[in-house]
Amino acid sequence: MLSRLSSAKIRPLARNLPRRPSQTAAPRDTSRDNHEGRRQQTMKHLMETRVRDAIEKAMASGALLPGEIPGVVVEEPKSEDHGDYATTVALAMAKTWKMPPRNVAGILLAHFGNDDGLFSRLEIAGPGFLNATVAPSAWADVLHTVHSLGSEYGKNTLGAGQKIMVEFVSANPTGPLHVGHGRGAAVGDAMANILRHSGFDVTREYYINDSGRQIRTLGRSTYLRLKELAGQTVEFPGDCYQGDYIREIARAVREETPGILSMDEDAAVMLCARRAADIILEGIRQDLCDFGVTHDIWFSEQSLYDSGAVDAALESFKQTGQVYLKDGAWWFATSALGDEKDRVVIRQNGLTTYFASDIAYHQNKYARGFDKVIDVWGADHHGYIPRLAAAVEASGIARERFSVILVKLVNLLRGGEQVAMSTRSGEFVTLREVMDEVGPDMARFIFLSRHHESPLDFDLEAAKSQEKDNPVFYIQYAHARIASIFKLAGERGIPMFREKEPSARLLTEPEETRVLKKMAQYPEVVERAALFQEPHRVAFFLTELAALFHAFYNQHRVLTEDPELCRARLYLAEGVRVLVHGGLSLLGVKAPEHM
RNA sequence: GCGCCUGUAGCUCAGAUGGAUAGAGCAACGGACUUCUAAUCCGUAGGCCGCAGGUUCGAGUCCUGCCAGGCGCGCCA
Repeated sequence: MLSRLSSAKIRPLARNLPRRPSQTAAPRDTSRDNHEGRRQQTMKHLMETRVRDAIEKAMASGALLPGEIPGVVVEEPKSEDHGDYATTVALAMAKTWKMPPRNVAGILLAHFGNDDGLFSRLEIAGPGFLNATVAPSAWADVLHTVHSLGSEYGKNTLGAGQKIMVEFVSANPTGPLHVGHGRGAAVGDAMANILRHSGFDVTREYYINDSGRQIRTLGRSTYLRLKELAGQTVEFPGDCYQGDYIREIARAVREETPGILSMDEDAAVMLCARRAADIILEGIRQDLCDFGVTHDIWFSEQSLYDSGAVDAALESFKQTGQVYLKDGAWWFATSALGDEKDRVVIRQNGLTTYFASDIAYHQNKYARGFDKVIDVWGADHHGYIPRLAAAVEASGIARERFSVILVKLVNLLRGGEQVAMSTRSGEFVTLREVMDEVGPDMARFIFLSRHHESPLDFDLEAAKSQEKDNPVFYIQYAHARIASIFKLAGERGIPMFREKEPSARLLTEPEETRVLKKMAQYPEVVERAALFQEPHRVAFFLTELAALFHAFYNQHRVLTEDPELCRARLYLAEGVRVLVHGGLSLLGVKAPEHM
């Protein structure tokens, strides 16, 4: 049914927001370094800088062959035994510098600046890694940053103020939203939040397919149900919408317009279509609202016909010859721009195709000043991407400015049994029902805790049976626990931490350091989620942060006798709370004070 | 047939630019609450990363071929 919500990706488009950061990482990094203060300097960047400095010094002293400074790779080793950061530059450059990797690493180590004692341990390991362990007390700076920035912590400047539109859901107004739309809604909304956090000026838009055959079918379905209500026996065709909601709409139309059946049939069907679409759209709007999704703009497809935009677009392409007449139909020459074949825009019968209005629609988007446009589609529409990308390019818009997030459809199960899903047949589980059963938070988190391109089995029974034991509550519980600590601290009159808590340097227990290290990763997680268009990264980060906090909580007391340590730990707890709250809000999930 | 996506622990899924001993949750088993919320924690067990080649000092990750599943291939949306 839904055209847009259904989804796939294609090679050229993957360039929109590159999957490989290498394409943007280098320029991004340097530009950032030039904007002191606009970005949040992370521990990882400090490490990168020092490695680079070591290379420069080694080259200057003649220990290394002089030449271009290579891109420095700093990674976070999986095992704590390998320190907090490791660089593989010695391995990568061994050939260029004509020296065994371990020797290169040794030279880097000898030139590594650590006068301030930022690193408590530096060593060469394995085939030529240079491992560095940050002094536990140095992590306190991360916490100061979190506190001074508050909910701003984690923001980045990737977008640099560019206007970006995320068009998502865009379900046809022919029936209620189902779970598949829910996934698209959750992904699109979270993506929009993450992009806003990454410096984009974001607009959420819903494209209403209120034109075309399906709307006429909707009108006809409603009209036939109206006849039924009037006691007439009608044959209800299989290609009409079977769902019970059509009957309800028919009743509403009969109340509003009692004489409708005595009207001219064409006019009556048209009226039915318009009313049915309005009623359904209002329901969709309400469902989305309860799901926590609000679109800034609801854009009507019909308006593109009414304003002449579709005709104008086609006409201009006829002028250039990119739209041409063949076999009685008008074709768009998309194959010249990467599509498999040319596509029809005006059929033999004179009616335009969906593609025709989509061309005008996308021209309209850019004409409104958007630098970038992201469409969120269901994966079954992936074959549609090349032709639309071709149309965008033919319209004089750089291909990188258009991208599509494909969301795999949801495989809905109930107790292991697959639930059939088809709007036309009327057999489907609505988003509304899912929200009623498991709650919007649970539903959103399930949608967002997997890569959007991996298939999703959503078992309603399993979700409910996990009532008390699931990742959403796990994260929310961490938030509630912290809130509870502060409530008790307030009741006991325990003095709160100061603006920049000096005793944060007391947080040197392994469990505390692990929490701080995780907090330090947050800005990069948000940035990567934006860069790769992968909101699930935030969900996984939050689970990890919550786990580390729970582990800390079980091992150490926050409200302890030592007043300095107590303040430091409150300071830590509040930092975690800020991140959990902020991260959950990116995902559109509530962060409760108590559970 | 062609194209795209997916294939990692019994189940659901992560896995960063190609890095060191592949991770988490659920399920299973064994422990931890007179102490800030046990919706938690600690531990044990669980793996030819679909298969086979290739590139590389190094491959779950890149290349090629194959297998399995999903989706697409319309003058539908």
